[in-house]
Amino acid sequence: MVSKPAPDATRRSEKSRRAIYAAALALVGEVGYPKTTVEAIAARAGVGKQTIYRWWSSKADVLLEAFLDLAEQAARAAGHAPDAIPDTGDLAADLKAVLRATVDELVDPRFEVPSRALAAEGVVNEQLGREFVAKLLEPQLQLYVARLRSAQDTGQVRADVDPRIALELFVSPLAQRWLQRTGPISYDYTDTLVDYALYGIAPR
Amino acid sequence: MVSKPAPDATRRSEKSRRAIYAAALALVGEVGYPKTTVEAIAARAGVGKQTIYRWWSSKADVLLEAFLDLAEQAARAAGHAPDAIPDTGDLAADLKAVLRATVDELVDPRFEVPSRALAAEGVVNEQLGREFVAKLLEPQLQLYVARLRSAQDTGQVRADVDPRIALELFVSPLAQRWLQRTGPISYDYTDTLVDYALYGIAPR
Amino acid sequence: MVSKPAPDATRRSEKSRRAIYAAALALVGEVGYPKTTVEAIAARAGVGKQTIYRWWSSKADVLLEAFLDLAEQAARAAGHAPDAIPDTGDLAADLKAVLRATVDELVDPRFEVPSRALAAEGVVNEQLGREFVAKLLEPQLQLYVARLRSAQDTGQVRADVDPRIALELFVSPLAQRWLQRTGPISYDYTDTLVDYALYGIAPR
Amino acid sequence: MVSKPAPDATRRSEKSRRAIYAAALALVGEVGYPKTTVEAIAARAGVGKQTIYRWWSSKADVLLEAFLDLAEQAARAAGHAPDAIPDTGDLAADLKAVLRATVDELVDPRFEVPSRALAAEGVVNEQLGREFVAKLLEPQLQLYVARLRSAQDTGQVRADVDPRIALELFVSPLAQRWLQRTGPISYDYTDTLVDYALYGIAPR
DNA sequence: CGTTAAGCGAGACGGTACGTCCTGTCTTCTA
DNA sequence: TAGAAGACAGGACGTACCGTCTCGCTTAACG
Repeated sequence: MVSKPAPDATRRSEKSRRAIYAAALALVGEVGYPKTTVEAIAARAGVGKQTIYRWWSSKADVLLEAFLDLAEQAARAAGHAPDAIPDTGDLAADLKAVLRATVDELVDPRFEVPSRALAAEGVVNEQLGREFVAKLLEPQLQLYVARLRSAQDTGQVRADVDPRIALELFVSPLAQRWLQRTGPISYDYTDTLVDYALYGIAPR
Repeated sequence: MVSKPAPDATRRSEKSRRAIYAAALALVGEVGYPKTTVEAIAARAGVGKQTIYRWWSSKADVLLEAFLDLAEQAARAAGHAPDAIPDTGDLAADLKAVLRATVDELVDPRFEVPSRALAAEGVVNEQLGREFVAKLLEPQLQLYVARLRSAQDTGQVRADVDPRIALELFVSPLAQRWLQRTGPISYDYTDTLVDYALYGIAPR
Repeated sequence: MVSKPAPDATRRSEKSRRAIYAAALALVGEVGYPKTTVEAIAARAGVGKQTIYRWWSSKADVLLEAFLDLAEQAARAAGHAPDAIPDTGDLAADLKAVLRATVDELVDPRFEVPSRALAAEGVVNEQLGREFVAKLLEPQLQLYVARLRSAQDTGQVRADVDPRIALELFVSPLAQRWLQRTGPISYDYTDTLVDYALYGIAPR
Repeated sequence: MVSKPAPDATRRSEKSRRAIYAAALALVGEVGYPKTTVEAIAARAGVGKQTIYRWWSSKADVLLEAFLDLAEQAARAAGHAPDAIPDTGDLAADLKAVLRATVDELVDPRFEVPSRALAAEGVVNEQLGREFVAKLLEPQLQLYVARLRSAQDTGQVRADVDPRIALELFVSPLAQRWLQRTGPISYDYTDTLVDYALYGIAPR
């Protein structure tokens, strides 16, 4: 089987790449993911369609990279230490603070529309879903893992607890409410999640 | 504003409706949601396209109703008491049992493809998403609320706990792992979730 | 082979028939023949579609009968002696007078649109074309045959001339200019046709 | 007013154009004009529908150009001197010969179906009708004008006769009999027309 | 320093599906 | 039991995009 020769990445047009990212994010924000078409991205970016198909395999792929790029830029802008979880020694307070910041971000429309679009596509498109998780979600979750490990060292979390599972007690409920709109999102809500997760719902 | 005259529902063809449901579910199972087209549903159901557009507004809408119908039939077949949560007095055991059953269901391809498709569409399409939650998800969640209330009566759960939030501690993590493939799903995993949720991750 | 039982014409609704004729003529006049649909005729006439399909075989058929009815009414209104050709003894004058009247009629939009539509359909649809000719065109032409026969009796036309062919010398050019727009139509033009036809174009 | 940008004609696919002409003519011949659909032409030509709509505005338009192309090819095949009218000095004989050839052509089904279809469409669709006349009919008629002018020079036709009108005396009757089926077509018939037209129907 | 081979903007192409419209049949309810 | 109403299977319409494919044009890197 003959595969088409891979394009020469060294000659790739940086200008086009940036224009495509910008056009893709703008269009998804304006008309939504399903109505965003490759043709429209190309037209808006002032780019031939082939230039898109040469470097990406699909609309979802373009958007994923555009979003990764956006996240990276935002991180860089925030001073190179992106979303590290504070470690004041008070686990409950630290988690509540981070979750409140996450609530704010989830509501920011600059991020909401494209990330919702990517999440939706990832639900149905396994390959993209896995990439989305690996490149965006999991790195974030690992920050919680690190913070929980630190808490285990100070005795605030039991040593036999699996941090990768434990973090889902407060992260997943928030994620589901946002993704599936199963309920409202607020500081109170995330604070409550942290309390329940730390101390359980059974009588102490 | 002029709206097209609503069709007369009393004259609707029951046979066509059933054929459309069957065709839609079959196609989504076979080729996936994005490649399922209204045209193909109509052809497979032996129905004119207009008959679909007369009663539904979109492919997603057809599939939602088809899936609701499927769930209802399944419930009826299961003897009119669909997915009630057992109440043996042992909350932890009851929850673990139900979650293990849920794990089995989530892996059953008969349900997996269409519900994944609907969930994905619901993420991006608010109107459909809300209907999906209201008609399918929330009723299920209310069963947990009821079981947790009963546990509060017997003192197995603290009285000041909000059951609607509490249930998310073990339901949402499972949901997210399934939807977004953020991790593997197993009986061990759900058992662990229940333990963590009941007793917290902090030292007791 | 079983044919569907012919409907009972005695119970036919006169009111519906008239309403259908009126609606068909009005629509053809307003939106043209190709955009006139059976559905629109039925809606405009306040009639079920089946009532049209019960009594006519096609849109063309409806329009043909509607037009015949219109012509008949017009004739009746004109005093029962519709379009007889005058016989003053002066053949040239008589023909010129009739052709001038025909010119006026061809330009009257009340007749123009539907008759143009019927003529067009007749070109392509042999069955309808023959009916159109037999019921509308040929009766008119026979009036010319009669007048030319009378002229043969008075010696104004040679006895060896075939009147059915002779009339085409002045009728067909006018018909073609109107139908196919191969040239302008005027009194001068028809007068000239009569002169050429009577005396030929060769030197006398 | 915004108009869609005109397509770039220099990049047009010659192969597709030819295939579309062939498919259109074949289909019209096989199933008749009304049952010929753009979809079927595209399928038969192995072409996307858009390729048809990009270059033509309607089915009628396609067929008109296909027919013009056919006529042109036929003319070229016939040795570049297509349908010139002979000039032997004997006007009557020349006209009879040409009309006999026309009779043969009108009966040839290769030409009959498409030209009948075009003529019909032209009756009802003014824009197309005018183009049909200008590009196909009138050029043919001008050949008669030329021949009649030559006859005026030799004194076989009176100098005061308008040749453009005179030719209709024998051409239009034939056209009408063919188009509207108002009568049979034969060599005898066309011979008679020429005689009547030249010498008139009045006694000499 | 001209050649050459890639990437590029542009957009025509063969296709697929869209959502609308109409056909001619069939069914239900009304007068 | 004819007729008004309109749902139905079917199928064409004209549009929008898909992903592929040429076109010239620009722009490096190489010979």
